[in-house]
Amino acid sequence: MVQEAMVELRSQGYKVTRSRRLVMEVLDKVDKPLSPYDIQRLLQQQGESLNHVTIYRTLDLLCRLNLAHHMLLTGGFIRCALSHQGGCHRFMVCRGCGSIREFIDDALCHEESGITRDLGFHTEHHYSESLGLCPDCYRKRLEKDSTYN
Amino acid sequence: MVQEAMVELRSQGYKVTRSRRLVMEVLDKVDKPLSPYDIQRLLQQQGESLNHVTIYRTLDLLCRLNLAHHMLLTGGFIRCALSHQGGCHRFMVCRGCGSIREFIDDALCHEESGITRDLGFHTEHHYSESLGLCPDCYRKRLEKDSTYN
DNA sequence: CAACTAAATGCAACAATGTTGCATTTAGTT
DNA sequence: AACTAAATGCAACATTGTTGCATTTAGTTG
Repeated sequence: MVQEAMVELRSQGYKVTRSRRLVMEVLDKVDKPLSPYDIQRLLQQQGESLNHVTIYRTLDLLCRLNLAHHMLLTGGFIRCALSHQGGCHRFMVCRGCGSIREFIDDALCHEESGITRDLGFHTEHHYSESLGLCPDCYRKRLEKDSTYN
Repeated sequence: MVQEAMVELRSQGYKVTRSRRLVMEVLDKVDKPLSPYDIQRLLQQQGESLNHVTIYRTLDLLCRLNLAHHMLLTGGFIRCALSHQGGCHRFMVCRGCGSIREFIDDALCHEESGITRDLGFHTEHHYSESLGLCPDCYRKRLEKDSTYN
């Protein structure tokens, strides 16, 4: 994933630098939304040091190139996992472990566009976050319930 | 709207204060998401002064009572226009004028839950923002196009 | 209506997050 | 190896958000 991102960077005329590789590696390793300062702290823990300004500018660039996303419910950044049609972003956010999973559903986009169109609104993009429990956290929750209830 | 909100405050055991009325009046007047500091600046322009800490605490309370919402695409707060089933929030955000309109659609929630369930995820709430053009801005856009193209 | 009290507010001080301009360094090229 | 535009680091600053505590106030009671 990181390597592909670096190739994309170069093909768009941007330089492949230590900072960009490091930020992308962190996003790739952690499947939860990370703030710029989160990323700085994680890098420091592994002995790497990056100026926060650089991290901000790197994340801006990665988002412009659709290599990262800016999540809204949490405010953090994640790596982009899917390519998008028409800029429609849908995410599942686990309230147990904070992990994110991205999905695409054309039929759903179509239906939502239809509803807003009926209200006189001309929709261009959808952004949706579903909050709930991922399979792991749901299973843990069930086990816990069966133990203590 | 403001009066109803004040009644709700009192019925929940909270005091009706100048700060809470002022914040609610601003949210009611402006149909765009406002940050706490936006609200402070608007109030200052009309000769009213509120400490930013008070505004933060007031917005927290209004959101807890579902009298206001915290928007994600813009990060600002708006007044709550609809009562909600199961905490599902859907908004249309106009990229022309920034105005917000809230809507509810049970069928859509049901469909989105089904899709995430098929992916192993147990959805509890949906949060969705549709970005596009409101009727006014769409009409203006058409007029502009017909004039200059 | 005056006194009372818990709740709400303001203030100060601070912490965290973002932003900008400019000097220095570096990736990719010649 | 030298060159250059791009990228980074640094410093300084601006904005946003948080906490503890003293003061004020809304709503209640006598």
